[in-house]
Amino acid sequence: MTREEYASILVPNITHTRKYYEELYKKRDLKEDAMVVRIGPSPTGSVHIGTLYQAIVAKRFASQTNGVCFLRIEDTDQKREVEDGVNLILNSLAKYDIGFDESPLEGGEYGPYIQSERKEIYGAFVKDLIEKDLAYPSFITEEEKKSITEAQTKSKGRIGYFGPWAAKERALSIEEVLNKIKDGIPYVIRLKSNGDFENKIVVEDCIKGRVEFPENDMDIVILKRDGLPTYHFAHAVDDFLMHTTHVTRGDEWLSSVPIHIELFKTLGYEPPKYAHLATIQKEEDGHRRKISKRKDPEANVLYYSEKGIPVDAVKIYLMTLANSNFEEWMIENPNSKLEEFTMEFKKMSTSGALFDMEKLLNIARNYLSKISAKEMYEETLLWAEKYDKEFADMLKEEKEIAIATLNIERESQKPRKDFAMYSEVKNGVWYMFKEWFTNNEYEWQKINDLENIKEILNTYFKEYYDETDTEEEWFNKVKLCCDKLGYASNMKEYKQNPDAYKGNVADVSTVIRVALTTKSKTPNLYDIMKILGKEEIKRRIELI
RNA sequence: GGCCCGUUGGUGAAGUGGUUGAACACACAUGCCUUUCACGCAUGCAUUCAUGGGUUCAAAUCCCGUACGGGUCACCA
Repeated sequence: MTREEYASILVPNITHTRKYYEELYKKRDLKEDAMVVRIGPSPTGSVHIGTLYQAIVAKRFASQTNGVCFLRIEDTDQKREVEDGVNLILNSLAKYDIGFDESPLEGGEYGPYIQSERKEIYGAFVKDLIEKDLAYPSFITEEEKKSITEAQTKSKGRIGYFGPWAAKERALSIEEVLNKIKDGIPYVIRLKSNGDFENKIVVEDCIKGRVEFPENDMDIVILKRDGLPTYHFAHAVDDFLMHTTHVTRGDEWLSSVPIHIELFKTLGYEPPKYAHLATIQKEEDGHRRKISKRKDPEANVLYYSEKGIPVDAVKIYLMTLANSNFEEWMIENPNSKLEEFTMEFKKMSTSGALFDMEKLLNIARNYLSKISAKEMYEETLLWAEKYDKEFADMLKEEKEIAIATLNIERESQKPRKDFAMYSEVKNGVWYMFKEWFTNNEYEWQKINDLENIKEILNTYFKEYYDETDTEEEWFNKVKLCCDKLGYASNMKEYKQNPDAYKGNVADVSTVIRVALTTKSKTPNLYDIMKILGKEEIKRRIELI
């Protein structure tokens, strides 16, 4: 039996050769310094904030070098797979304007872009390695593996399937292997490692810098029992065939680099450049750990949609984590688009940053303060239609009032920063809607005596209120009202001699404010009264 | 346990041997402004860069050790 026939039995149903694929996926026609990057999520549900982070970084590098950024679905673990996972990923990323030059949706010349559909390709490569005696079948069971690990732990040796521990299976003859297969014993294909743990390899990581490792000497699994490759093998094959130049990924992969280097070497390829990004972390009980979708709601990008935290704010925040000089750049270039920023590996942190919700919300608040009232209205409506139907209906019904309210003290040099998320808008505008303002329940005694309140409202609305007043006239009249009732109309005078007055102009304003809105904190009262109009104001006063 | 990475304030960080008296942003505190709130403005917030030693005229910056934190050692990615 030739090695070719032997390999065909171990990896059956392969129609093409490795060479065929190598020739099929031609070198990309790009400039020397163009970066080809990829993002390779697993379809295990909605997108992780770390995946978004990596996608933003990868995209930036690709587009600033006129390169290519593609999406490859890494679904070689069918156990963890979730239904509709691919669409979930595509949709979530699209929400953040992360599109791809090549993806399962768009296709591209280097596809398929879903690893499970590349099964034959990996098979051809594995077959080739078996033919060259660089890979071999392994029949070892779960239990046997466990006992090896136990023995290694006991003798304080290194843990893993290598050297002496793998020798027995390496030495299996073709006949022995064929017999086992005939008996139906399941197997995986392992790499026949050539590495020596005593040898050092040096890798120049784009972010971490020079890192030294011992060579890999583990006979790692490359093809699983189900015929699909492991991450390591798929990475080597795919990133060669797809001509990736830079592998950007989380730094939990850093310690696998020796495996990857050996894989590329065994295949006879130049490995890509690596850029291991520090992961976003979370603090719990005084300990830091990688932010996790299971434990931390904010690790899931859906969380931001639900809360209504603007897409751009999340992007800006992630950009500041990626390159801390990004924030300064943004201040210096207020009118530039995020896409004009040049990202640098050198400016990336080598240690993981703690996720800071406060900072994100501050960015969101600044961002929302700068958009127009109309845009604010539309985005809020979009959010509400998905997460608060009742609010959405009201927004549509009272569009004019909603926009006018959102516009109070907005389009100016120093705009208000009331909202960090669309879910907060309801609390800031609901009281302006006639239909929702049905009573004036309030703990009035908190702000003044009931008698005083009555007096203020009666006097002000009967003698001073005029809806045609300008803001200056309006405020002068509030002050006149103060003078008449014994409240200080001038704050400075009041502070010098508070006992001489029943209160001050702020107290009077507060009474009017609460009477009209049931809130002690609102944007500019004058604007609110303008928007409400005479009739509605009258109605609200009568409600009391 | 082996291997690897990291350690500048409450947080993100600037910083690559001497204009750093350790930027900037968030948070926090105080004050000013002010019809409330928000905004804005001003001031304060690390006598010190995990720690011990070394090199040097000079170190957060270079070297060595230690401690602490993180990652990884799957037929998961």
